[in-house]
Amino acid sequence: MTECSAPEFIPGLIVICGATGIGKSGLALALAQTRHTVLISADSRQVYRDFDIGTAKPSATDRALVPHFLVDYCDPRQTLTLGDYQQAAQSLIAQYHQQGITPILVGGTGLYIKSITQGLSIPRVPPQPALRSSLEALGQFHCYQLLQAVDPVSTERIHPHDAVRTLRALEVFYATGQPISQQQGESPPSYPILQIGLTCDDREYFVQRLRDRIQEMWRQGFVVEVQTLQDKYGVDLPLLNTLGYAEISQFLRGEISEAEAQDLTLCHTLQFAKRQRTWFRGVTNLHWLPIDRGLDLVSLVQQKWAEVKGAV
RNA sequence: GGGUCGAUGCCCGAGUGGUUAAUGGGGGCGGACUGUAAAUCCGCUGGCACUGCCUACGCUGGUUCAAAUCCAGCUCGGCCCA
Repeated sequence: MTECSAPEFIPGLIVICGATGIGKSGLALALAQTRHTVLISADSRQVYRDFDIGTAKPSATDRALVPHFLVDYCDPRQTLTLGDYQQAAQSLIAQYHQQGITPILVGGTGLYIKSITQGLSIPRVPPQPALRSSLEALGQFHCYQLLQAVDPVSTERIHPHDAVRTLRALEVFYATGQPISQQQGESPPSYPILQIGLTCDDREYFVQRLRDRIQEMWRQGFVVEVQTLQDKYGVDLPLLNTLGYAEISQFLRGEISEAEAQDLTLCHTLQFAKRQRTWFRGVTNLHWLPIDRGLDLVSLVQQKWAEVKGAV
């Protein structure tokens, strides 16, 4: 059957997601090469410049092969909000759709992906440091009561101990005069979407992969990278709390040994991978592909994409 | 060889006669997620034939109505004296 020439007229979006270190970038790169398309990153750390080794940023070579977007997109001193990310990614997608190209969205930041695939309506309220610190001073208990009075709908969704979300909800309320719960919503895009999630059933294999990856990062000069970041941006840069960077900062402060820093990084990375798995597990219409069974993933994704297009 | 302190659940670590399957942490498992999400937050975590029973605080005995908690001996570990 060779009626697969027509479907390419319908551009859509292929999403590659999964836990950290599972091989998303590799698959996405190969897929982009065979499909002659581009990659849009959905990674909350690779967007920042100078965070290279620890975020496993794609190499210059890879980036010469296929255009990568939203990598090195932002200065580490600035804050890229979810809204900013969504806007940038959506306009890139629209731009390629005009050319009849289906871009590939690749990354492990579930919320970033959701903001695109579900078309989240995000209250356009940037962080208000002054407001936050005065609210924070009241204490979580009091803040939650405030929110309860002002936006009971949000209060039903937010746990009383969840200071982060309580503060955000209050912030949005005070900035706009409207409850955050009334401003949130979803309007999924009309173009076809294929979301692929990578899994690994062999836990031992996955752990070993991560262990090797961390060691390789250290070999590549991860410690020097962190030291350089500290010198350039100061030790208080919030982004230095990132996985791997935080542990090396502790090592540089002399609080833990090299081996401890690596072990801790592995441990925290595994915990993060678990949270990612939990997130992606809950995503509907996600097709899982195992990385540890010697399958030809590129072909499988191509096949799935043909099915998705056919169904539209 | 003598003295002394210690041995608690996967790990660390409270508990020093009775509401104790045993406070806290960590780890593990599960879940949530519209903030800078690699963040933040929640639940579970001895076994089973699970409104009950069994096994648990180094081992073996003992005291007691009742012990992880008191006593004796043993095993192992830390420190001190030889």
